[in-house]
Amino acid sequence: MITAEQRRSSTHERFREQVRGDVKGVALSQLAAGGPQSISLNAIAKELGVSGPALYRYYAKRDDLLDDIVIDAYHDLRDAMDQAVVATTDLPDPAERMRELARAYRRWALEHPHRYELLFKPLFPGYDAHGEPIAEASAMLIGPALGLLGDGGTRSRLDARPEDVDHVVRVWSRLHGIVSLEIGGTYAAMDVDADELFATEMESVTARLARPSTVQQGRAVPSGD
Amino acid sequence: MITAEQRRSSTHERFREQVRGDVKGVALSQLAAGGPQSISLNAIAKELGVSGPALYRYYAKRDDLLDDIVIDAYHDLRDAMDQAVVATTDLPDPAERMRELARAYRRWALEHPHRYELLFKPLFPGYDAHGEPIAEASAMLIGPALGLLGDGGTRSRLDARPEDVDHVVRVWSRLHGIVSLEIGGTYAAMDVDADELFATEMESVTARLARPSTVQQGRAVPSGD
DNA sequence: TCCCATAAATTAGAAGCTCTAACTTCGTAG
DNA sequence: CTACGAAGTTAGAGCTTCTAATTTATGGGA
Repeated sequence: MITAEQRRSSTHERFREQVRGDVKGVALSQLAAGGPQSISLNAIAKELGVSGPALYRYYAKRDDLLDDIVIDAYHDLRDAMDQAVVATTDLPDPAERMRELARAYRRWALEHPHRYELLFKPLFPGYDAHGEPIAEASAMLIGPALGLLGDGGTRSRLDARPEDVDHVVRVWSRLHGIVSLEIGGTYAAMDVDADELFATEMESVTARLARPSTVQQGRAVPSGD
Repeated sequence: MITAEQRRSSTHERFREQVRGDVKGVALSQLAAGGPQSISLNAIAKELGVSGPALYRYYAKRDDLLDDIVIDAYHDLRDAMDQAVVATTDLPDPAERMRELARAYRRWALEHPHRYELLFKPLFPGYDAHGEPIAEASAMLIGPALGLLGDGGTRSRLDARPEDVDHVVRVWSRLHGIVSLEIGGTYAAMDVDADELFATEMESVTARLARPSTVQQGRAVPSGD
C-alpha cells in the first residue's frame, strides 16, 4: 500500500514530473513552430514514442497542459526580471534600475514571442469572469518593479503604496504596448527603429523616478511621467 | 455562359455576398461566445440550416473566413476612428482631436474585445514572414491620426513626415498597451481605475501637440512625450 | 520468494472538426 | 428546350480530444 504521503516526493512523483517536463518540452517546440493551435497531445505522444491517451495520465485535458505552459511562462519571465533586479543592486539610480528591469522584460518577450503572447490570451472565453488568476499573475509581474520602488523590504509587496502600484502599472502598460506591437511586426513593417523607440519611451516613463538620496525612501513622484 | 463581367455585381454575386455575411454573423457570435478557437464552419453550417461542406463554396478554408473577419474588424475600427475625425473637425486643438481619436479607439476595443484581440493575432505561425499585410493594416490604423497631424490634405498619408509617423506610433503603442491590458482584465484585477489611467496617459502623450495657430501646419513636436 | 494492489500503458471507439470527391438539383443563357 | 455551370447533397479520409475497458509492469508486504 502506497500512501499519499509516500507518493508525494517519491520516485513515482519525480518520474511523473519528468514526463510532464518532456511533454511540455515537445509542446513548446510545437508552440514555437505553429502557435498554440498546433499543440496536440496526440502528436506529442507520437513524438515521445508513447501512444495516444497515455498522456491523459499526466494531463486530464489539453487545456491543463496549456495552463501549465502559461504558468511556466509567467515564472520564467518573473525569473528573468528577478535576475535583473539582483544584477542591478549596485546601481544607485532607481530610474536606471527600472530601465534595466524593462530591458529584461523586453528581452524575454523577444526571445519567447509565442510564450509572451500566450501570457495575455487565456482570458478569452469569459474574460470578465476569473479575476483571481489574473490578479495573481499581475501581482507576479509587477512584483519586481514594486520591490524597486519600495522602502527596501520592510514593506511587503502585497500592501504596496497605491501610488507605487499606479506608477508601475503605467510603466507596464507602456512596456507591454511597445513589446506587443514589436512582436506583432508592426515596427518592422513601418520601418520604425524599435530599439530607439523603446529606449526613449522607457527613458521618459522612468525619468522622474526620484533618487533615494534626494527623496526619502526612494518613492516615485506620483503624477506625470 | 456567364462571363466574369456578368458575375461581378449581378444577383449571383450579391447572393454570395449575402451568404458570406450570414456566415460571418454566426462566426462573430461564436467568437464572442468562446474565442476564435470555437469558430467552426461545421457548426455555422448547422446553424444556417445547410449541411456541412456547403460553405466551402464560399470559403475555401476555415482560415479564409478568419481572415475575412480580421479584415472586417480592421475596417470597422478604422471607420470608428474616421467618424471621430470628422466629428471633431470643429475643434481647434489638435491635441484634443487626437485624444478624441484615442477615445474612439478605446471605445471600439472595449465594445469588441475579441475582435480587437484578433487584430493582433494572425501573425502567429511565421511572425517574421508576411510583412505586407501587417504594413497595410498598420497604415490603415495610423491613417486617421496622421491625417490629424498632416498639413490638411495636400500631403498624402503614404508619404507622411517621418517625425509624424514616429509620434503617431508612440501614441498608438501607449494606447494599445493600455487597451490590451484593460481587455485582459488586469486593471480590474488590480483595482486600478482604467478611465483615469487612460485619461491621464492620453493627456500626457498628446500634451505637446502644438496648436495650428502657434506652429505652422500643426505639426507635432517630435521629441519628448 | 511469491502475491497482489496500484499505476501505467495499451487498444477500441465515440464525437467532433477540416476538407476532398463524387453526385444530384436547379436556375438560367442561348 | 437544352445544356452548362453553380449550389447543395452525401460519403468518407484523416485529424483531433477524450472515455472506457483491458492488459502489462512494478514494487511493498507476508
